[in-house]
Amino acid sequence: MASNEEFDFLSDEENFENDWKFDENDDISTYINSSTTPLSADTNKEVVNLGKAMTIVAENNSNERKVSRMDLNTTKAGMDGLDKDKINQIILEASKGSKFYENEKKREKQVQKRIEELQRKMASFTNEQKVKAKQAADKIVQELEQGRDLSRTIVHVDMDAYYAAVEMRDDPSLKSKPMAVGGSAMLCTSNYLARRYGVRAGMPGFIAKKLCPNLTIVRTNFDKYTKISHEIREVLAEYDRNFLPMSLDEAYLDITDYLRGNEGQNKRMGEVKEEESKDIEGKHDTGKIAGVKFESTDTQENVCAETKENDKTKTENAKDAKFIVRVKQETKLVEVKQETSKIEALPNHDFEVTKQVKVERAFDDDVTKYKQNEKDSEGTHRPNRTEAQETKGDIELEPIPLKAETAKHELDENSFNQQKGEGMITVGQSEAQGESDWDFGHGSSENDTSFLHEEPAVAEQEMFYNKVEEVVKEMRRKIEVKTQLTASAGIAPNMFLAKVCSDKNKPNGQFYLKPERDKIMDFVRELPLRKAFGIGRVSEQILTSVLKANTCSELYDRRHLMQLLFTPNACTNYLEISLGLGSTVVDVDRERKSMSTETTFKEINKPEEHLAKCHELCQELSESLKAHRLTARKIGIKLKTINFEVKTRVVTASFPVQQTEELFSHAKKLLVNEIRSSSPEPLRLRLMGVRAAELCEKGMVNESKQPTIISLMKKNGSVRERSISLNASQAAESSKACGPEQEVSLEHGSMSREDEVRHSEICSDLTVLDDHPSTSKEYTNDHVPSDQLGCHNFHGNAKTERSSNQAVSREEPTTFNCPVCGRDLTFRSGNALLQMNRHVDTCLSKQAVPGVLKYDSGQQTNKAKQSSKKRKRESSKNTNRTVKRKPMDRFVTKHTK
DNA sequence: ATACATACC
DNA sequence: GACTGGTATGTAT
Repeated sequence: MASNEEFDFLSDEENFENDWKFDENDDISTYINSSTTPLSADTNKEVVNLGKAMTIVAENNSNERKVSRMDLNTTKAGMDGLDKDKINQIILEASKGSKFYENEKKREKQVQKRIEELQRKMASFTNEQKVKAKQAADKIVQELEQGRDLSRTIVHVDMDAYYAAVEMRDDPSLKSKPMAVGGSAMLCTSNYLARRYGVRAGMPGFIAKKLCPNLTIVRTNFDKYTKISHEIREVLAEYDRNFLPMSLDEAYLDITDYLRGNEGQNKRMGEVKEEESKDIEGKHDTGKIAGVKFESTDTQENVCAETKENDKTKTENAKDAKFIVRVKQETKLVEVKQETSKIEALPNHDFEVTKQVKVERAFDDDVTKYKQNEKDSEGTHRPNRTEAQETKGDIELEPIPLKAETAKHELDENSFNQQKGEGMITVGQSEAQGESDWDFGHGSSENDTSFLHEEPAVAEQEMFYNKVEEVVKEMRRKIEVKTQLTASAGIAPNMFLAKVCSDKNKPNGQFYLKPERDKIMDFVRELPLRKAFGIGRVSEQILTSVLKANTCSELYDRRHLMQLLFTPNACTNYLEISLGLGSTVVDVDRERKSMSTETTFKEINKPEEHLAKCHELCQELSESLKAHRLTARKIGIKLKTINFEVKTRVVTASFPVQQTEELFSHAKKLLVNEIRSSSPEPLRLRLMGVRAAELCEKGMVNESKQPTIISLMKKNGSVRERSISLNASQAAESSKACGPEQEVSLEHGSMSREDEVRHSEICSDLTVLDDHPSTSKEYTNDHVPSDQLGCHNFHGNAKTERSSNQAVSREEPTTFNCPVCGRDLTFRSGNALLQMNRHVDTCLSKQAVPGVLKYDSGQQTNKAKQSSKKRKRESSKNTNRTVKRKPMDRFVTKHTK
């Protein structure tokens, strides 16, 4: 069991890691290699005893083998002794020749191409360019360094093998078996026994079975995980009521305030809840607007919830000139202190206050907290602060103080200039030198120790550190007592580091990276880049193969090259990573930007089935939109062919939509367009998705946006004309299509007069588009040869051979097979194509999908019924549809910026 | 602005 | 014999 422990410690939890193949946590004692030599092309012999796999190795040595995106990631310590290659071979065997694998190869080639381009580009740099680039990079580094904030204590809590742990807790017999949780298509997580076979989260079941034939697969029970997750969150909330859940088993907390005096906070919880629920408007004392944080220690959770509820308010108010405070340069935490009716830009600060903010309530705590901050960083951390700025009455914007490090910076440049003099600036150069200038600030006490407290404070600081550890231990213990499940935690001054730390002593452990720059730099020095948030397998590959950088320090050493190769955004991000910088703002109230549904299915290649599926998805999406009271101005579809090629298409609607039929009307056209484009081949899909973006709150649409739309439409002669040109049956048709959902769509019961007007305008508009696809720019297939538009329109069913436009426009009768109604139709006039398209479009709009099934065989109908039943089952099983999405509501990719 | 790619859980 | 789903964001065109 010793080996068990040894490897368990590495285990990453149920991330839905797409790249499980490369994960360093393939801690498979079963496949431990007696030799620690990493298997490479010339060590293939080691695989001989795997029999079948060996064949593949041999075979793949020629060219198959070079799918490096399928290679294992060997960057992490503790990997010695694992034969990841054996696992890889089995996986390779299982997927070899599959469409998935072929697609992976294709993508690999694309990445390879990108890499080659970058390499070429890099070879062309002159020394002069590099010198300049380095200066630019150093300037950014200086700015970043100045913004370094070590004042927060961020905790990342991560449950150990969460789903698997839950299942084992509830069925102890599973503890002794290799087990995974998930479906046959995809596993969510696995227990430690299974991991020893290489069975991991994100792995399809059939491959897992090959790796571990005895594997028990337990079906997911999200209800249970969700319920337990709530219990866990109750504990977390005691430490930070504004904590940020990332998923059911993972969350970030900012326990800074808790550490400063938890009694106060707990006491406040009750009071605030009552008060706050009454009036939302007046209590925006906390929130983050345009990069400025209005912070008040005591109402975080509630205000956060409100802000969420009021996302719209924020946006809207921006329009009304209510709160706009722009922080120049980059996002920094700015504290707004105390009640006031205005914000002023203070001289010599990086702020531009363009609008005024009104905060109606005063919180003494703000002041208290502020003073605490002040004390913490006295003389160093906030050097710009003056007494005058503390004056009550006006909100003060306090930038995170800049740490003066110019001298250091120049030193750095000098060392570079020396290199330049030798004309030796190349990739790998600094490696050759053996001396990295990465931790340029390291050891320079003038910078670093000044951050910390003076001598007398040392003991106090130790106490503080102990307290931090104890608090987090207590938190984990509470979780365990409550749920019988263990959690691991990482504690650090920012989210990036906290996340890495939580992995360090997993399972059931914690790691505290103390808020000292030296310690951070040491910690980060050998950190594999892949660990950094935002660096996935592709970026890693680029960084290793182009920049020859595997760790943060190596990345830092190549900063001049980065500067020349990558976009400013990417560079800044990479620099932050290499300096161990990350977001210090556990930011909960982010607006949702999109909402989508997608499903994978057995091949669908018939247009009517495509449309039926699309309609289903629109319905689902519509429900979600309604549940969140959102409407969308952008509607998109996502298609994945049976070859795993993904296509996305979007349209911008003329007005925000929410109803199934509205969504469908847009999605349908996008879809039909793709069906046409793929002709004469049928569109063979394995996945379809519908997405809504540019969301706005429903209420707003009716009140503010709607009149605009109507007036716009009224002004627009062509729209008007076409609307009018609808014949009676079409009009009836369209209002029928839109009709069924009217009531649901309106929050306050029956339609208002305005709504009715709008509604019929909508329907008309949509129908017009339906009926005249060639007059609507969005849906016209200008780029497609017109023979495709016509006969190819629907998988080459035209019975008359033609090869050009001219042929089509002749008087020859042309016969089409309509893919929707299935009838053969013959057109004689010159515009047979147009007629056919019209027919199909009309056919489609008539069907509005419930009707689609009428045209299908009984078999098809049953299938559709089954699938709808299945969906219902699933949604009743997962009563947590909204709950399931909730963590995602708060999903934050924030990484400073 | 749209499409595609990458990333995260 | 056949590799998820939801969301965000960056990059290229």
